[in-house]
Amino acid sequence: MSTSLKRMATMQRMQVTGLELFYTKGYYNTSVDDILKELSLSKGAFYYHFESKEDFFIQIIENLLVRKVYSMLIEPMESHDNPLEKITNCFENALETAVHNEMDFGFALSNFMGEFNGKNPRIMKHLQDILKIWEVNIVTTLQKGKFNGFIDRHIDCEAVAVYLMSSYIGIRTLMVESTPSARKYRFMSQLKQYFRSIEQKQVNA
Amino acid sequence: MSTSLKRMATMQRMQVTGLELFYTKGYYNTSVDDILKELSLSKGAFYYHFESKEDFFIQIIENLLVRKVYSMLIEPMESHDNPLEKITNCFENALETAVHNEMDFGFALSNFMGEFNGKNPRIMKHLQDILKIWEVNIVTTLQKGKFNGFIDRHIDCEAVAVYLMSSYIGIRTLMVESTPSARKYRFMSQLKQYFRSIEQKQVNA
DNA sequence: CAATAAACGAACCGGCTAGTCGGTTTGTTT
DNA sequence: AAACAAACCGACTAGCCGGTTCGTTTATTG
Repeated sequence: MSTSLKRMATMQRMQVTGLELFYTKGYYNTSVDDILKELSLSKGAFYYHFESKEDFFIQIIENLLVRKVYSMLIEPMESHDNPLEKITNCFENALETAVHNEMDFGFALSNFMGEFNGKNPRIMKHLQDILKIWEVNIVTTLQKGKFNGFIDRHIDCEAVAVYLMSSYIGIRTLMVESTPSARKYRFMSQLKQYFRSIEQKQVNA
Repeated sequence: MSTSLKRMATMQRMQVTGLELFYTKGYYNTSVDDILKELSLSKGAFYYHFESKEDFFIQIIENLLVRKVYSMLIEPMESHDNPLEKITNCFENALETAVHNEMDFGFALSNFMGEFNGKNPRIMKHLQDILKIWEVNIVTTLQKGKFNGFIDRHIDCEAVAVYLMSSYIGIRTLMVESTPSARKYRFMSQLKQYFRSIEQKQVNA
């Protein structure tokens, strides 16, 4: 294996299990040693590849978190069809992974924001950037949907985006350790109820 | 001053500033010494009144958090009038305190749940109990509203409650450190939009 | 083979933490 | 004023953590 490829592979391994542990136990409650123990690697190896724990985490954000948010929360809602249906399916799928206790990157995002808020402005900046990307993409999707006649023309797309992100982040918090499946079902039913109220009213035949 | 009164006063002071610091800096990131420094008290005083940091926090939950959630998020929505209006006003007021960076106990609740999730089941239990109380009260309020003809009879009140709690917890997370006032405004506009879709349709005159 | 990259692992520092405990102050009671 | 207990003090313990350094070893490459 090429030397730089091996370097990349090791860094990738560290980042993946790093994100996993940070996600489940929190950043401050996870020591560098915890991550290294999981991988049977040494501290020397860690500081050979990364400058510090903070830099390590920022690289995780840039390399893993951003891309996962894109692939799970942004790309699935891009299409020329009805954006409300796309968003519904996107949330449905994302919440289903949450029911199975798998990692959900939208939730990871809001979790980390809670942890770093007021403590580490540098990391907060990175997290807020991702959130902004998510928001902008939802707004764009909704505006296109309005243009294509799926959403009522009086609707404020920025407001809908904020409302959607809020409800998603909130339901994920509520789905932690308490009848997640039932709550997911109830949430989705009201999301659809809300969507019916902002969709383009059919012209009577 | 009676001796037990003095005891109560000191414990109360510790709990109030304890909650303040735990809320702003997080539980694990706030040391007992931090709280004591704020009050110019010593470690001895703390462990004279409380068994441990954990017990201290649980007493804070029971004595302060529960009551504040009641007075800010539950009692304001109880009435014989339109519950949707009451809930709107209640959220409006609660979010306004958030804009001014004052303490918001509903948000504190979800913050603490994020922090203790997977780390301290005992404390999690207490927090989830409060959340359940909130949920039950919203459901009751909505059902009464349905009975009194303010809410459409086909609406699932449990689902609405979950959706409301989700959106509230989520918007509070989003209002941290990024144009909170604009987001509050957008959120409220869509909350009202959603409420219009579940209210009792007027019978045509 | 020589050079370089990657990883090891032990040692150390400075700092922070929850909790302990013997002693001291304060206030009330008798 | 003596006695006593509640309230409080603060030095101390024992342990963990993140970060850093460094001499050594193993693997890869040219």
